[in-house]
Amino acid sequence: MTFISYNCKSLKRSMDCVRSLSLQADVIALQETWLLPHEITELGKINKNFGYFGKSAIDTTKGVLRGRPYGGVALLWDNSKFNSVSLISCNNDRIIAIKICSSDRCMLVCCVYMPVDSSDNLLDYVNCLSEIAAIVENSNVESVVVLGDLNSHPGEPFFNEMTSFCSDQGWLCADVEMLGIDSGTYTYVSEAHGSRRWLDHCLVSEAAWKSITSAKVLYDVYWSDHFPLEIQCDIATVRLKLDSPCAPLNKVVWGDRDQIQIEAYNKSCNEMLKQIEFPQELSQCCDNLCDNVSLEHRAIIDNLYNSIVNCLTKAASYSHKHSNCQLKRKGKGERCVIGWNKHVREAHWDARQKFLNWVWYGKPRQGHIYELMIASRKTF
DNA sequence: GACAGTGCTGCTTGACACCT
DNA sequence: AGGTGTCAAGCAGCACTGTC
Repeated sequence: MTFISYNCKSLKRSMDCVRSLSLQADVIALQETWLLPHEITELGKINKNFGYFGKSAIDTTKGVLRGRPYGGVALLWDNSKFNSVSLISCNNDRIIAIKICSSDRCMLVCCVYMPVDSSDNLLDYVNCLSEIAAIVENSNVESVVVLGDLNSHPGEPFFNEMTSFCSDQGWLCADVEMLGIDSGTYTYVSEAHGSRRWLDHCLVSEAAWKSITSAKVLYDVYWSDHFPLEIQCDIATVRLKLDSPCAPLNKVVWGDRDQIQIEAYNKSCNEMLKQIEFPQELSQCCDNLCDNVSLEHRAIIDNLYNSIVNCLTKAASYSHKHSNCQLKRKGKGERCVIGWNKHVREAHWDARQKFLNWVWYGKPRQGHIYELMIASRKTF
């Protein structure tokens, strides 16, 4: 199976190029399509055998487009190669994801267009990585391939962020691993200065890494200032999909709850928690002078703890079924971000406010406002 | 003369590299 | 880190040309 990632810098201009790439690829990840929202259907004109999913980054509600168009990501796939393809919900304009299944083997494919390497964009960059992690966490798919223009050149800050993220997730940068960081590989050539940079990458989970067979840059494609990155993968080596009903899924989806859900949660908690009997052993032994430090008392405490956690988990899962927002937008301005737990959300909100405050004060390089912004960013 | 189509110019904007 | 330069696409405005 062949994956190709390509920053086409205007799909309209590069239509013929992408069409020729579709003859040798099974999945194509495009960045900087520069398509307006109503032009997404242009993706369907590339190859009639390919399905597509795209997003525009241009906000047409602000009136007539001024200046150069920008952003936009898309995924195209060969319909004949997959049994099923499902779209993954994501609210970030820089990320799209699909789950592709061939026989019983499934992979999650993400296409990303990360912000340019600048300190002002660090928050946005980390936010994108967090959203990718959230998508993966909630997808229940082991084999993950993230393709795109990550704007992360080896040795520069965002590359370090990217490798740190990979390390945290137990992922690998497939192209760097395959080609070697000192190989002189480049995927971008500046038209103004002729400088070369390695901005496009392919991140893979540990499970997907086992299936990667090769990586190369298609240097003979001259339709953009970027070159396509081609990744070969043997999907036959991907572990079979396990759909066991007993699989330990994280059924709790964190996010806002309406009053009905809160009441359902309260009721469930009350009913289940009152069925837990407080262990008699602990009633008679609840001081710090307990001399029974054997495994027996510890096991009792563990059981009590697990019982309580199970009750809360079940109540959270049950009450969420009353939700109207199953990973989709509930309404204007109201959204559920998958995997976005309340701790990260609060930290993000705080960091965002401190950042905007710092910008409002003219981006000072020292002082209280600056220190607050840095501290909140570290916390996030 | 009115209208439509075409081509050019200037402006705006985002992305990126280079220099200080 | 900040300023500056380069590049490219799309838009508006204008002038020019062709057709009726």
